[in-house]
Amino acid sequence: MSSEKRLLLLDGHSLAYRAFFALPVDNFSTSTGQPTNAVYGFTSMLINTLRDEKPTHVAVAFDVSRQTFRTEKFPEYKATRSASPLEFKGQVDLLREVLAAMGITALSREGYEADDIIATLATQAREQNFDVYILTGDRDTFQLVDDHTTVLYPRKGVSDLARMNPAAIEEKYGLTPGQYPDFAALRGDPSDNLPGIPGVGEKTATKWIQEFGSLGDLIDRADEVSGKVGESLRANVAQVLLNRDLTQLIKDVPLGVDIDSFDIKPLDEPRVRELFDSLEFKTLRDRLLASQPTATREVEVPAAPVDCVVLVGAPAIRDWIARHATGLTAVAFEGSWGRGTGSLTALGLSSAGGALAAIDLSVVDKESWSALTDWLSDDRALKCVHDAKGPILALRAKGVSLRGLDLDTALAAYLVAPGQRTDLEDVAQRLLGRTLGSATPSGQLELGIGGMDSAVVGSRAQATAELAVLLRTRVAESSGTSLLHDVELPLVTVLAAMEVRGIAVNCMALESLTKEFAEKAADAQRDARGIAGKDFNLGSPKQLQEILFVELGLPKTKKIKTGFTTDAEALTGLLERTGHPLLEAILRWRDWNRMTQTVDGLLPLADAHGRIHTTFNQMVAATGRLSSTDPNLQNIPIRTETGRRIRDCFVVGEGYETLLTADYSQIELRIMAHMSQDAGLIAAFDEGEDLHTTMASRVFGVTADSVDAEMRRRIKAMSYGLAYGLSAYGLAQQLGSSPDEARRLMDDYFGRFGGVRDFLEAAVAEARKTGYTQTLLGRRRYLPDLTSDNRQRRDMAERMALNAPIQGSAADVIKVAMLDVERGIEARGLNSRMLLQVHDELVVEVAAGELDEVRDVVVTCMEGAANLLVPLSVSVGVGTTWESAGH
DNA sequence: ACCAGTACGTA
DNA sequence: CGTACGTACTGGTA
Repeated sequence: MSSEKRLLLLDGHSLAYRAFFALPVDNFSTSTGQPTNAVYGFTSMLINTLRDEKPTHVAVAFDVSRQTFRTEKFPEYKATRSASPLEFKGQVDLLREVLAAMGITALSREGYEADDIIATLATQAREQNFDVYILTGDRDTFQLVDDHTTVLYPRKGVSDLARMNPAAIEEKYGLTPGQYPDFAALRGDPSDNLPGIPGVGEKTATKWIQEFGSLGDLIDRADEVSGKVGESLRANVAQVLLNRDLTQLIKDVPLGVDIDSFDIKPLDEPRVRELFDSLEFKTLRDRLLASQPTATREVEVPAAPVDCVVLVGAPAIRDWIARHATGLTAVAFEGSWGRGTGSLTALGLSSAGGALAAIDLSVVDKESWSALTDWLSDDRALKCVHDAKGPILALRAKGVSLRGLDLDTALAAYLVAPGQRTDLEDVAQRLLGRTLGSATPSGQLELGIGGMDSAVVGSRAQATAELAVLLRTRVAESSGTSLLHDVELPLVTVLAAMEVRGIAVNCMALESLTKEFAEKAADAQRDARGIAGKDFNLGSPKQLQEILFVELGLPKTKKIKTGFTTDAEALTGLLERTGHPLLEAILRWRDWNRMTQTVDGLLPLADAHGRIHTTFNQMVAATGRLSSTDPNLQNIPIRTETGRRIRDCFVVGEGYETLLTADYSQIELRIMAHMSQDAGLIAAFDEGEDLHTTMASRVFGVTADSVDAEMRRRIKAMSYGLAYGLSAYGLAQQLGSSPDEARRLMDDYFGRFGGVRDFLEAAVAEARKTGYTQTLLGRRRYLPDLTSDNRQRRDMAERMALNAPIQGSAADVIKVAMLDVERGIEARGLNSRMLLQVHDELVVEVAAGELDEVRDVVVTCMEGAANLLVPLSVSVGVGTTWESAGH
């Protein structure tokens, strides 16, 4: 029968140190480069133990310094331990922060080790009838074990704990816990730099203690031990006694604490969230919050923000708006959206003056709806919304336009900290230190069930209003006001419109492709299984490795975490070398299977009109690019013939004449020319002939006529590689040449275009100084890793630093172009419309008779989107399918 | 149900 | 040992 009072004691240093070596630091570091493996491992063990042992009280002991009474008695004590790595030391403070946030006492005393503190507390706790659990990586504590004291000792890694009770010690060492220090003294301890007895190991030490009962008796009767080991024992009695002295734990360290004060307290949830989020411990955070009661759970969702009124009926709505919605009003929309449409269930309003209101839209009458939408579509009534695109889609589905959108706090948060999450919960937590209630508690999404929670809706609107004030300042401080208001904010509406439009697909053609591709994939699968002589899963790299490298004994490919890679590049190389037919079948299966997947992913997403509506994400890419999801229409195949057949299924829609694609030629190189001001590169663009040929002729010192295809290819690879921060090795890989040769090419290249190298180096240097990179329009990307101690992380950050201004500026340019194209089409009253953006390309659906004018608008807007030292060049294609409109 | 790892499509 | 994304799948753990 276990006691009601259960005390858990942990040894902070020994556990953290163990975790530090058990968990690879590469996998456990924050995006800012702070190593967290030791904190993570310790915290994980702590949380698991809290869950498994359910202690009522808990405390953690730490060492203070190396200097203890033990080093006074024996200066060599632990002297061979190398200084703990820098990456570890910094984590101890983080660990203390974690404990503080969890309300757990951390103890340390000058002159004593954590073990002594634990021994003292364990002794006191036993006197007070606690059951004691000691979690430590130090075996000296085994001496404390008794019927009510258990040591939890990590066997390996951080998840497997051995429960050391008297029986377990007996089983493992054949000794009682009380005998353990005697045994340890005889054995010595290399990690503590305590020498043992030459010729005596664990076996002999155990035998002696068992035979003589204790170390004292053994030494008294040392004469009885015969042979070489007996001599050895007698010669080392002094050292053994010293060992014994040092191993003995002190049980009366003056602590002056009351064990009752170690009782487990409810978690301070906001504090835990903030700290764990900053450490990027998402799963650990959730595991902790799920397993431990929190103090703030109750107030997390305010019962009702004091004065949040629920508006029912048109008069109430009109009245509130007239009274309160006079300045910037924050609107929190609740509902769901995606694929170019959406629906609303409720909304919250927070006026500049602080008044709160909520409206339930699941039961709204016509009059109320128009009272509300009159205001929503009034462009003089200024609104602030957190992530407005979804609500815009939902309103659009009801024929309402959202106007007067003055600020989107999600966009603002993105510009201030790209790469961080931007959902309202996260931003409010980060910037306001506030935990919001979930907007959609599980089970509340079922159709027809209203159940608006005015408290939730009101507090979300309130948080948005507060964020608006704060983020305006933050954006201004980072010089992002113009980027936000002139580019990103108006782009929201444009993207929403593009999502609503969607792009038409030829469903019949897609259907026949999926059939054909699936058959080809099945053929390849049959071939592969036939050659392998068994049924295996071709999609499993694990099984494939087994067959290729073990069963068939093919040459090993490049090493990866799980063995050897089976990627297409490696398998192609293997096929060339060995000619093994299985490789051919696998590669063929991969190709057809992938194409099948692509088509199968598209088909179910076509709406009743055969149009597919993607979702453009404006706030995920750290460089400022857009991304596309559900489906991703920015990675539709184009490179292979089969891929182009898929592209051919994207067609002009009914009522329109043709598709038009317009893409920037070499936009990233042009931006490099502009930003670097390299005279040679600028001149090469002004030449107007084929760029890569011109550049090759400069680098190789020959006339353009004498540039052969290989020379052009090398220069092209070099140019594009530059923007990614490529190395001589990488370039060699790409070109299939030697690193020496690649190095020479780079030297020749920079000999001609030295300004480019200077610019790239300056970009990194500047970012190291300021902490961020900047694009043409002042978009920032923060790269704290530039000053990391870890070379791999630092190199990575450097490549990001030179790529971000280039990729990001290109994103700036096309975003401006999109705004201009949309406005240009609108201003001319044209019916044509922009459908897609693919980073450097726009796809437009052209209405009958508008082709020439639309082409002109698109080219003019794209070329005029930025005024660079080199012209922006746009090439246009026209056709009834995306494929035929391409070039 | 979730996560890491692998593979692969685009710019 | 070259940047930025999203998706599908496997196979392990919860």
